[in-house]
Amino acid sequence: MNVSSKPERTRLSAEDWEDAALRLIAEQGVGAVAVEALARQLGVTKGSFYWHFRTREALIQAALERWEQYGEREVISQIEAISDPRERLPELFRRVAHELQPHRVYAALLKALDHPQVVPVMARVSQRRMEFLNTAYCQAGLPAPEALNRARLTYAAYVGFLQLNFTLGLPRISHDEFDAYVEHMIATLIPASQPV
Amino acid sequence: MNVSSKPERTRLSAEDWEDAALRLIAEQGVGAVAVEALARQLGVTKGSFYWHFRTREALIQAALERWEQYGEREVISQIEAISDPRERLPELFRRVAHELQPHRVYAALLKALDHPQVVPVMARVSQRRMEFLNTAYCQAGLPAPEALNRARLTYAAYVGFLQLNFTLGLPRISHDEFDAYVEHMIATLIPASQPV
DNA sequence: CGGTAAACATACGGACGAGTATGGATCGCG
DNA sequence: CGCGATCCATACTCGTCCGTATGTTTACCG
Repeated sequence: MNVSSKPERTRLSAEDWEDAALRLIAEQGVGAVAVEALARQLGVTKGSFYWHFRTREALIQAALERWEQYGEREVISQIEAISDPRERLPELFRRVAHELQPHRVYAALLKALDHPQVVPVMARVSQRRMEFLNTAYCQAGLPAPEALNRARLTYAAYVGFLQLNFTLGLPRISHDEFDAYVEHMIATLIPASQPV
Repeated sequence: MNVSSKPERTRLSAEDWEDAALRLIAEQGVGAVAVEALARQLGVTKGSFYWHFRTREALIQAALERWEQYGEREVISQIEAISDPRERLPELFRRVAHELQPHRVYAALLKALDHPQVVPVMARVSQRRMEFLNTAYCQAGLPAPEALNRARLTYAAYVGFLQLNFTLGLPRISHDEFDAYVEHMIATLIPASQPV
């Protein structure tokens, strides 16, 4: 019945609560973050929780900010390490397409946007990512105004895909179909990346 | 304090409750649909509600199905009336871009996707719309597999745009910028629609 | 080993909202 | 008019979950 990966930690820290909250958010949404339920899941009671946090909102806030900090980061630096700027975007697409866990959390937060606390966090994260896409498109040779619109379009396609597939279970796609879809995206959204 | 547009209706029907629930969903999300709050908004009490509906879930279900029925419909038929199939997609984009109210409801339902009742409804609606896009792309001359992927990409871009703009308030776009964005979408996603 | 503070348990208060019970008002119709 | 069906009000129960109050254990340190 012990869901946690750390089997028998006798004492808990605030970070443990934040991680557990993040897992719960990713699996069941923000609304499922209840202190007593979380306490049971961690093998303690409410008394522990209210020692580490002043309120439930404080926990959610801390968990979201924790996610905001430790998200992305490695992907962006890896992509920026690619020497040829024209190769960065297709590589970014393929690499992002073959991950899973980070998208789960992001998708969970997308469908929890009716909760006021997640809106600013998601706004900041999405804004940064779109700016990264923007510069990448500029470096790929697109003129500035087009690059901005293309970045918006690309990120919107990403967000929408998460919603349609993860949350709605559409369009019930297979693995090969998904690869074909990614290549179609690359061919459509990235300028002059088609070999001859 | 009377939010309703129908000022003083002495007796209410089930449809009145469903419409009010839909408005509330569009403005504050599914979580805000509380029977006592709705009753106050309609100038009655709970006693009225539980005569028309067996439970709160029943109301939400009815409101969602009502929206599913009376949504789209006119747009699709108008687009299908255009004789030249190659002109349908750009016209669809521009026409959809200049509406507002239907997108509000759809966006509100998007950010209420953690609620299990809205998932199947949104899945059905999105599926139908993507199939419509698929045939439109086929009629525009795209080969079948590409048309399907392009339809997915297009609708994903639409869904993501709603999330980023309506819900997250990104990217804080002006009216002219928006028009430019729409034209950029048309030029990018629709084959051979660029003049010359 | 003794004591202090961090970490946790237990028990309670209170708000909020769904659903029920039952009586009262209002409409339609013979 | 009067009577049954429809529509609504009032008052209550019940479950859930946040937060508090206070007692208890465990770790750490001189």
